[in-house]
Amino acid sequence: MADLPKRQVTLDEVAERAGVSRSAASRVINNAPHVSKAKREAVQRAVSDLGYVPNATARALATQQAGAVVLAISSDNAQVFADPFFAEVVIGISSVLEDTDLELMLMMATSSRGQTRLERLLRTRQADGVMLMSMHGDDPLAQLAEKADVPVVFGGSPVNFEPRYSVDADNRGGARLATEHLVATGRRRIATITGRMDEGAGTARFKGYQEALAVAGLDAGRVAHADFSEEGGTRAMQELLAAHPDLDGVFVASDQMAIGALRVLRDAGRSVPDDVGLVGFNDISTAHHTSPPLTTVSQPIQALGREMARMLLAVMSGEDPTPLILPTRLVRRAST
Amino acid sequence: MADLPKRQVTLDEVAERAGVSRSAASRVINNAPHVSKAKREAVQRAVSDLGYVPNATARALATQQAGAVVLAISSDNAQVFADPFFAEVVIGISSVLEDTDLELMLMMATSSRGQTRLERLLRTRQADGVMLMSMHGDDPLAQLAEKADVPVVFGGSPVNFEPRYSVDADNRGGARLATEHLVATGRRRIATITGRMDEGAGTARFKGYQEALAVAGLDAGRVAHADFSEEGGTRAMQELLAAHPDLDGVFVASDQMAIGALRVLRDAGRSVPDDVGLVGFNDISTAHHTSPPLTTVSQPIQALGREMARMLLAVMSGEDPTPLILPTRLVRRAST
DNA sequence: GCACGTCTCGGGAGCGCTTCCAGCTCGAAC
DNA sequence: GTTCGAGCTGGAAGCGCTCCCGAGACGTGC
Repeated sequence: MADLPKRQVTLDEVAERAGVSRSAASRVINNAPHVSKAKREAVQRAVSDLGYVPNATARALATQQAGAVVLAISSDNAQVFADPFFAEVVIGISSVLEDTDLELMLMMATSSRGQTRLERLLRTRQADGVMLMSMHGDDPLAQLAEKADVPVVFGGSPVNFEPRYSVDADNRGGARLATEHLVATGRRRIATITGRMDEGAGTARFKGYQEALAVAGLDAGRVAHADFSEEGGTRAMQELLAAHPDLDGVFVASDQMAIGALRVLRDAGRSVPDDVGLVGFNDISTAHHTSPPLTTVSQPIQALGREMARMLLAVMSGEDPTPLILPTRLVRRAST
Repeated sequence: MADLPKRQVTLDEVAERAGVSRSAASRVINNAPHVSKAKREAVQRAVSDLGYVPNATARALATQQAGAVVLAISSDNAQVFADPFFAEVVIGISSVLEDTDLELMLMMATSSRGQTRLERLLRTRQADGVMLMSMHGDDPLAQLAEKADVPVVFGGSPVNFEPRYSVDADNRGGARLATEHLVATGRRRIATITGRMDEGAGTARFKGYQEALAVAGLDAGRVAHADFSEEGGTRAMQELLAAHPDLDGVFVASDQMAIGALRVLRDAGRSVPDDVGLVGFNDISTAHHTSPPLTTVSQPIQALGREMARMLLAVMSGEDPTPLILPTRLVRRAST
């Protein structure tokens, strides 16, 4: 491994050593035409002799392109990161950015300062594009980003706001799958525990539940709202049991909530899956280890990141891709 | 929320509107002295009238400071990200970076291209500092980073290589705690399943196990090596049972492995905790939900990120902090 | 042999900011 | 009233790169 020279080698030095002008050197660095073969080779030799590496900052200033994109995550809800979710998204993104010259900047916008920072970033074009995972439609970041003249793609659709570019998992379809599965295993009095209804995933999963029951001609009135968390699931299951003691199946909009619900059912002496069938959502790793292991809906998280990045690149290069919805699938385990 | 103007407002425009020179304007932007009160106020007014935001790229070029730090994660081992580990570290880092003007860049260096990218980043000073979570001592990134003239702090010490600046969890102490606990609950034939021995966490936890048994005057010869994964734990537990059927306690160097081990013990008809006490490490969320729930060692992951960032800032501002070791603690559940 | 097109080449003007420096002003001290 | 020093002030020189443009070099077709 070559030592890192203290002082930066500049393009001028390369040009001088190669006996050409700076313009010419620049052209060969950027693979631009209009350079004779001889000079091109001379420059290339100088580059490797000197160990020249272009200064990205200077280039950014001259081209008005940052050479970086940002992943902004805005949530007051730490549960978004539950399980390897966040890491997987990032891995997906990185894998496609790896083939480009773009760096990835990260912005956790939990506080209101996050908004200021993102705004600054966008206004000064420190980033050429934004991937935004924002759960609330009223999130100022969402509005802000759409307004900026920088490409923005959304991961997971916010509620009450239709972003131009987005990739999302098929929450609705997944919920339908889950509910249909409950129906198929003979349940007839099927309840649901919803997630936060101010998040796209929350409303979409609820819709899927309703649709499936409508198709089956069953009552979709056994509903308790919660917040995706385990405690929320616990509380909601208690409500449900009190209000609808006859229920024989529950579609729960997250595995965390399902874990809470499972405990409540057990404590209430209901056997899962014999008395009550239970389906979760997300397929977090814990879902394997509950007793009984949880039937759940799995979404392709790494692919989500990958497709967000791909879509962003497309938009950045002038294309106009259509929103993408990634398939979810049912993972059948012992809770149904 | 103010609209984002298409074209960037420059310092010259601010200066002109305020009726001062660009130098003066720059001084007030940077809170530098030698500006009269009148002019200072005029500039401030112009700034807010125009909605001026300094261009970070230009500033970076002029000052030779990037205004960004990078978190580089290098691992061929996706399990590093298991559970919210990664997200928590990032949250910790973000929380301290939030009070600075530094941006966070992310670099997942799984491939060898990662090395090239990091090298480029460092050579062109696109980053003013590096936080490196690298698990292998022979990781070229580690060497590379230490050699660069950019501050580097390590998260989690690599094996066979003593970084100058690092923050790590007290793996050894935690392992000692876990093993002592096994002793305290009456176990006498205590085995261990180690993690990867080419990672600092692997060797440190093994050492802690040995120390505790040495102090207790017990035999530390019941050892099986694995790789932190659930499958590895399964295999290792089988080996252990075959070689030392008399064991009555196992310290397992990760919860994932402990989950595998738990299953093997159950299948072998050994009751946990009655026949065999089991302690894991990491306190992943699943550890609550195994049966029985897993006694384990918890480490302060968010604090790890926070302290890495703090230490980096310290080094960047010329200080010379000493390596930091964060305490771990035993979380007692039903498996012991 | 000449006019014309094509390609190569280097000069130079930025990109938006910081910072050095020389020149000023102005008040205090004598 | 003079001398000094301390604080202001703006001009100008960069930071390292890109890219436009005009000047040459060279070849082609007639």
